[in-house]
Amino acid sequence: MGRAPCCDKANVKKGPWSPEEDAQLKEFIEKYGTGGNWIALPQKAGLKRCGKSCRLRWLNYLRPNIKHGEFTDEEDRIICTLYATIGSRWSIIAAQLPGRTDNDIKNYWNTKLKKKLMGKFTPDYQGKISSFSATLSQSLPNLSQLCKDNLNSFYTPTKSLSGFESSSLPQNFLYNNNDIPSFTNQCSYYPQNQVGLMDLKYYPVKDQNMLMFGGNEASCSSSDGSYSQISYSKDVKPEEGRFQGFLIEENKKIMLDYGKINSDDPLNTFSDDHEKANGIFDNSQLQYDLEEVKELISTGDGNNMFFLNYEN
DNA sequence: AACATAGGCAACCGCCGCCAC
DNA sequence: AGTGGCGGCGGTTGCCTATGT
Repeated sequence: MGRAPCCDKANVKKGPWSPEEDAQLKEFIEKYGTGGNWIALPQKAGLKRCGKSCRLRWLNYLRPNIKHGEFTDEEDRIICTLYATIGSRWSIIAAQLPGRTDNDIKNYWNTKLKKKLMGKFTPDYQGKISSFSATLSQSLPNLSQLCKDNLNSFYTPTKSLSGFESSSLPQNFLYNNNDIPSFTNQCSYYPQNQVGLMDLKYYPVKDQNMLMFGGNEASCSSSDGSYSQISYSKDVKPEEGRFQGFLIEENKKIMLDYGKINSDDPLNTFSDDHEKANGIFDNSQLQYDLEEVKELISTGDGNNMFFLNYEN
């Protein structure tokens, strides 16, 4: 037997709210509050609406200090950064933007902001990025399963990798270590705007509150022969506006670095000069790192390609 | 002017987690 | 400890308006 509906569907009004209904709901809540029970509220307020509908109407439209209208550049930046960090957790994103509702932000993202960002790429890059994201997204089920199966066998650093301090991994951690589960995936990359293939080998690293994936054996065009793979830290603050990433070097040390892009190699996550990252976003009003944008335009299923929170 | 298509947004649906019983 | 109800959330739908043909 299925669960009982929250209200009598046959006797509740659906569709847009009339000004009269708005006034009725507003007056009731201002007078008596919600009483912590939305299901019972409509009857008390004399409304022929479902409790959930009342709740939504109040939260998204009627409650005080709701901000409607254009989003500012600063709000854009916050939304993009948070989306890239935590995905489509609209309520959390909304909590960072006073007066904005999760529904508003979700609509804004889906209808405008995503396109605004996409417009910053040439069609050629858009295609490449889409296919890059798609390839990586295919890895997700494997990565997720890998994590579930091997939660206890990840390498755990003695100190947090979140932050900007360098942290050394044991010699041979990344190579010839059969105890560490790994997952290899071949995916496209675009050195110097050419399409190529590389094998990415992912090693989950257990940090305080998340798993981060470092990699090696990535074909790399940097002159110092370093290997590179982006990983993300939950500690990146929105105002920093960019991600941290792993730079895994030949000497098997791991250090945290910014994931930056190179002007002539927009999909190579690390340039020879790690301090310069103007790239194709140069002079644009919105400054986003490529890795952020890859997240932003990824499938939109809420999964971040290399980000897996295991707190629960 | 009429119709088709796209865009924007409010609202609904259904799932999930929490909590009271 | 198990169960059911509710609130919260993200995804999706569908209506209205704007724009294009």
